[in-house]
Amino acid sequence: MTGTDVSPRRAQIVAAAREILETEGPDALTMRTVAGRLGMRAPSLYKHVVDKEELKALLIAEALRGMGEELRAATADLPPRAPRRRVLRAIASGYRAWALAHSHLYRLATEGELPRDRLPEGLEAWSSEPLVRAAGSQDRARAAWAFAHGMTILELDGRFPPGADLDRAWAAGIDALGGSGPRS
Amino acid sequence: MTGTDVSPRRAQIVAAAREILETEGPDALTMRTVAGRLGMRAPSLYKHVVDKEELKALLIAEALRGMGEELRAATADLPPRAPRRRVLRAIASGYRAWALAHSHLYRLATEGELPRDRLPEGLEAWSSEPLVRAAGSQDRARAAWAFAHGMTILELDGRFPPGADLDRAWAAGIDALGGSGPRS
DNA sequence: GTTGACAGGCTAACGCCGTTAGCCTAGAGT
DNA sequence: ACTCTAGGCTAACGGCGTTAGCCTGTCAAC
Repeated sequence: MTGTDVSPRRAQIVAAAREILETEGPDALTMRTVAGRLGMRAPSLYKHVVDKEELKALLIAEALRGMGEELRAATADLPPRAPRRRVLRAIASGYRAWALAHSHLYRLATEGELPRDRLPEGLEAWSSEPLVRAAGSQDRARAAWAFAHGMTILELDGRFPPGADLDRAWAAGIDALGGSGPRS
Repeated sequence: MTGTDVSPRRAQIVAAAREILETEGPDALTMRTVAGRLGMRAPSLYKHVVDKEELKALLIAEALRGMGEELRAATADLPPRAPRRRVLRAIASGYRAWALAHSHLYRLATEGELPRDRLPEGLEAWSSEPLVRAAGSQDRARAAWAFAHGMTILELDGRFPPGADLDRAWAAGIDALGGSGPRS
């Protein structure tokens, strides 16, 4: 009833959709191609999924889980009281790496409004928790998030000049945002 | 031959498209609705515009011009040697204000890849020039741009929590990024 | 003054999309 | 044995961008 995954057919559908999206891009993600990959016809999908928006919401949930895991992995082997700047650097590089490795999924999960009512409760917060903890204050967390997302999406969309050294732009932003937090 | 505007009919089409996009959103922007607003049928548009992508490129050009003007206006009445932080604050507030006032146009112009070959030469650079000049270094300019775009698009997409005080998040980012530039 | 080109409208239609209606069949439950 | 249902199917709808092909009014050239 709620958006959980239990049915195996549903899981197959999500897996097929994810593979199509990741390898062929969003234009290729149609109900017909997803069905085709499973050897069936588009209308049959509607026995398992209420509409395409739900399918996308399931993919967004996968993306949020993936990002959350990546950010945790990136900070896992840091010393417990590592300086903020170092934590932020680790998080930023995990964030960027995941996004570049799953660009279509990243775009799907970050552009447009989030279908929050179709996402597992708490997932969104869980996914961004490492960044929020590292930032030092709520305002800084939001600023850091905006910076990271901005850098990432502009890179994915090819907005920076061809030869731009993005590592340095990342470093400039992180060093600025990581400087000696105020309170909290 | 090149994407210039001279024909009056073209200008009408762009104006109609802009009005539809700004008032009814991207889903309403179809070749049929644009034509309808001018009392004609969709196929006739193709006598004036090569395809919908070109029409979108013309709207993106309008957006870039609008943003460029806004950023210049925002910094126009600043003292000539104002401190960087102050200039950045002015630019940020102009940037955000324009985006909120023209949200659909802003989204169109910033998401996905830029159709650079269909844009007037130099417009992209002209549009972002005020920010680049204010940032102090190329890396900081890119970081600041990413931050501003991130804040803006996340706000437009309703990604921040409902009651979030975004003024403070903006301030946190600007203060961090505007702090005592290194070289250049 | 006739003619011919052409700019700029039109209708019909194509192939794609998401989606609905309605049918059929295999297998499980009683 | 009978029934119910899960899960497939085809046909079709309306909307999208777009193309082909037609027609008419204007206007320059002879």
